[in-house]
Amino acid sequence: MTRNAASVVVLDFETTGLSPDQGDRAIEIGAVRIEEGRVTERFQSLMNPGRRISGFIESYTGITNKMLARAPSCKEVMHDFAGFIGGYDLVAHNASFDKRFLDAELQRIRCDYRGEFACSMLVARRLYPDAPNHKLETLVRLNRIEVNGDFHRALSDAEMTANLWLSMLAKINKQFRSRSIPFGVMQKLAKTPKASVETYLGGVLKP
DNA sequence: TGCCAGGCCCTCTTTAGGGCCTT
Repeated sequence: MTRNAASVVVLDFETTGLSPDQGDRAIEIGAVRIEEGRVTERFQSLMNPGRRISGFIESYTGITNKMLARAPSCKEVMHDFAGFIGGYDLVAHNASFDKRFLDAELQRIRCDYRGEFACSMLVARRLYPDAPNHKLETLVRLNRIEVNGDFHRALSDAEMTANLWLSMLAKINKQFRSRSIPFGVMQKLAKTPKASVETYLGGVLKP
């Protein structure tokens, strides 16, 4: 069975910093499940990392130490989230960042997942090479995607990343007259040299 | 107290350096 790029879980973490290897932890997870191009389920939870977060992270995310003091533990939330992921493939904006935190948090509770990651940022760099930059907010505004909620909160960012992802799939489908795109094609597209993008997609997507 | 990462990608490249993205 070829997995479809339009049936995935799109996720976003807010964290205490940039590197789980340096001891940083997740403080919020937001995710949407897309099936056949439609959002069918949402998941959102704060999680208590067991320590205070910096003033920078409080102002960057709007998540406060007070909010986290009342939140369930990372262990509890990540266990539920592993169930939400199920066997779906995963998408995130700058996926290498979210993958590191997903792997680190699931390893702590001895949990695993089967799906593979694709990166909306790497795909966007190929589809919109002339965009001013490839930050999530810029790409959302460029594509006139509805902004629902605050940037830098997990569920809002996951929802907007999901809409960006669907918008990129629609752009490819329109240009190459394809009906669906295998997940593996999006993974390979993210690593295709910019000059070869049209040749690659034209060769692999037959109408 | 102070400081911290990593993968991708471009170029004045490959015996390297630095910007972009994510928090």
